[in-house]
Amino acid sequence: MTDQSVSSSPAVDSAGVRKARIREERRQAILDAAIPLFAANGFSDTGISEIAQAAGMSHGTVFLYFRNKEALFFSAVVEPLRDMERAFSFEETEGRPLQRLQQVIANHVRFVAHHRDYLRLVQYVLGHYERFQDSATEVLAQTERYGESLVALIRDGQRAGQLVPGDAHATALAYLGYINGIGLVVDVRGNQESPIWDAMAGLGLRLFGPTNMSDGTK
Amino acid sequence: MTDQSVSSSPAVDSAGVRKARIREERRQAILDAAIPLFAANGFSDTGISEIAQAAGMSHGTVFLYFRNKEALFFSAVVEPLRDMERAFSFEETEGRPLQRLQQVIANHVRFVAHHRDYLRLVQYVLGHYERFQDSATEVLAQTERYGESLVALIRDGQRAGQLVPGDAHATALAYLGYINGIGLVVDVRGNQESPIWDAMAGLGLRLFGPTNMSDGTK
Amino acid sequence: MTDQSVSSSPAVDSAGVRKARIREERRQAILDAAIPLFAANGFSDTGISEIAQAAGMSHGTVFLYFRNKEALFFSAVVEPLRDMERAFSFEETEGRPLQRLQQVIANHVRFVAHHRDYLRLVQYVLGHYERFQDSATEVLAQTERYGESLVALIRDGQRAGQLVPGDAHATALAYLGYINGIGLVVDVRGNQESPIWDAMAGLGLRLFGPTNMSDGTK
Amino acid sequence: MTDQSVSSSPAVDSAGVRKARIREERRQAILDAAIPLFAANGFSDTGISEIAQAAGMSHGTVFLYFRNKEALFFSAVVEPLRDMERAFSFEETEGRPLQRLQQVIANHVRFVAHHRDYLRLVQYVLGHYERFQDSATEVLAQTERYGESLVALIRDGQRAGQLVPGDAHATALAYLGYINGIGLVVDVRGNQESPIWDAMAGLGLRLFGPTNMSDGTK
DNA sequence: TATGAATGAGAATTCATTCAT
DNA sequence: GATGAATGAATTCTCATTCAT
Repeated sequence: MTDQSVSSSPAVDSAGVRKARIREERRQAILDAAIPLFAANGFSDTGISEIAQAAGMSHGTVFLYFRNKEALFFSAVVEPLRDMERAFSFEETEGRPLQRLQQVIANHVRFVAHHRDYLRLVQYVLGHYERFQDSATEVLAQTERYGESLVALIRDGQRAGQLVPGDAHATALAYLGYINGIGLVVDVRGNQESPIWDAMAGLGLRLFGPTNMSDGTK
Repeated sequence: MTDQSVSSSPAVDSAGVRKARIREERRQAILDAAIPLFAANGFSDTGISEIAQAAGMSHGTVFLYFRNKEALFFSAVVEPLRDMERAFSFEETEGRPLQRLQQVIANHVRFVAHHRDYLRLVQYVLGHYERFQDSATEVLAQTERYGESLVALIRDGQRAGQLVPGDAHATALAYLGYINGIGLVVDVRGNQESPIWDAMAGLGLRLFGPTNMSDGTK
Repeated sequence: MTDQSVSSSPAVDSAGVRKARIREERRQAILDAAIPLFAANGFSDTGISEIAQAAGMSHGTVFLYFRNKEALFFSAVVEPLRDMERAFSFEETEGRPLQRLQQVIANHVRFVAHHRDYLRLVQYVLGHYERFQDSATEVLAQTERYGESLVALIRDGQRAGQLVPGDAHATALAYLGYINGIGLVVDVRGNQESPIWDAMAGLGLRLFGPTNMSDGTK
Repeated sequence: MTDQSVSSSPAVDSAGVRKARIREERRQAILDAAIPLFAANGFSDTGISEIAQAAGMSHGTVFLYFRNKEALFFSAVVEPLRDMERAFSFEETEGRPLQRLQQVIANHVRFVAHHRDYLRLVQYVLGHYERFQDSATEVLAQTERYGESLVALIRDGQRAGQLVPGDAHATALAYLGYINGIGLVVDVRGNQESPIWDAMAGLGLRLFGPTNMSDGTK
């Protein structure tokens, strides 16, 4: 409709593109406001008005961006999964299996330390999977994919003699539990940069059974 | 009608006692009904009527046993902590530190496997500690106590050379996270007696850094 | 549960029966309050609170008697149909066909004059049959039954030579339209006992084509 | 803005005129879209956006043509009254009173058959006259005028011996009720050209008491 | 002029809590 | 003690209306 030829000059973008961008920004503002609130208070004890206020708009406006509260909650849970997946990526790690594992764990723990709200939200969903089936399904699917990659890496490590032999699936599951669990117990008021997180990363490695134990103690 | 004024004759006394016992039973029935419901649906999405129905009484009756919904929730979260503490007791374990640790873990994992509802509830409370401060405080206090015992045991093990040296507090924290986490990730439909729980117990031991690694692989 | 032996003495009825009766009365009070309001303002412009207030209760109470607003509306429209059917009954008329017809019309007009609110409500439903399908279906079914009886009576009259020959179905339809229509046009502030209603009854007879015209002019 | 003071030069005039005509067309488009919607769903259940969409414009635009929803509704009800009046005109009828009456009825019934939406809307207004006083007043005024003409014609017919003597006002009222009523009861899915309408016209004549009954049976 | 994003009043519905029976 | 009817605060969602673009 509006001419967008080769346009990359902001002036020409104007009409359509600008509008779309603003719209996307507001949408994101709502999600950003919603996540910590849902995380802290759960679904039913978080009011749409509360979210709207936190996002700096009227409650009516929220409904211009999300069909209803359920849809907003779903988006708040599911959309960050993409970023999460990227943060947990195995692709960017390098070196021998054990070293790669250490990098993966470090990334993972860093994510846990920096996104406690979101993690809380995810745990809330998993803890109430009957009630939030749609969201839980998505989360579990992602967990599944992550687990698969992890299993492969564990087997590499076991073959390379860097990890003790054993059921890789069980090990991966134990590790996933560990990662989820430390988010719950590490003092919530703890600083994101607290050395406790490094310790958690180091201890987490032990679950995989590194043959050279000194690696696991840092 | 319910006058027991003269009471001291065993017959009358037992009337009073029986009444108290019945009362206690009904109270407990409410809590037993409430725990899985609160665990599955959270505080606000669990109705008093729902609980009452599950406990086989009218919703009005619930208020004869609990001042209000908050008080009921608090009791549902806090009262089982006593049993939990008993289940996690270090007193009944015996042998050398590592063996005692293995028994502790086994007890712990067994509890997790058998009380998923209650564990979910506790995690829910911890995940929303701002909202459920009273309950969360109690839970954390108990965790603290448990942690202290654990730290002592870890130090024993380290001194005995059965565990690698290291920060016992961090280790205890990591382990607590692990225990909480596996409850979240192990397939919820999983059987209580599933061998997965044994595997989780075995892997959990690794967090403590047993010097003889074969112990950790079961 | 409670003993109701032969009981017919009000004292014994007590518990169960009394409660049921009170419940029925309150339910009816809501309907009685709802009908004129729905009639005057339509479905969406009649608030539950408005109805509740008119019925002398809190709006929350209305929902103890009706699942939701739709259900209340449905009951308000459909339940009086029974009484209406009784009022229009052909059974109690007697004499030759023309005389019976006159009685039927008189009953009918009397009902229209005395239940303008309800009639308005029914017309509202018929006028918005797409939106109120359930209610409209019931109303039409009742109209259908009434029409059948009317057709039979018309044919009797025609056979007896008291009515001119003609399509009895069309005649019945015309009459039903007439009855509905006069409720709309006769001055709404008009008294229920106004002679205008007698005139309407007399003129209505003309639709049936009485052979002795003097009958139709009263 | 729409000032055309100087206007007399055809060029300028035609520009202004065209603009005015376009404006008028859009306005009419809105009304045309609004009538069936208001008729089917009533005032409150018809959204401005719905009307705007049906008229092929944005809801914001509707407010450029009508001050608010009430004003739009009023126009939708009142403006077609002019056309209606023309359709019901007595002026164009000819012949002796009875024949003129037959033409009037035929016109009337034809209008009812062809403008069911609008008729529904008018009936909706009359049925809720307290709520739509302005509109209802206009409708009633028009009905009044129509009634007067009808009364005159009835009296002519009575004087000419073509109609039985009687209260002409009551007769007119009965007829108006009839016309309104048949719109409600004749099967709404019925075709506009259905012979049922001819039958209704024929039967309607009977209300006036034609002395030669054969006229009334068609 | 036309658009559609933003607002906020209003309405239905739920549910903890009270209280008469 | 036990019940469940009644209450009304609180919450989600809709939609007429305004206004910047």
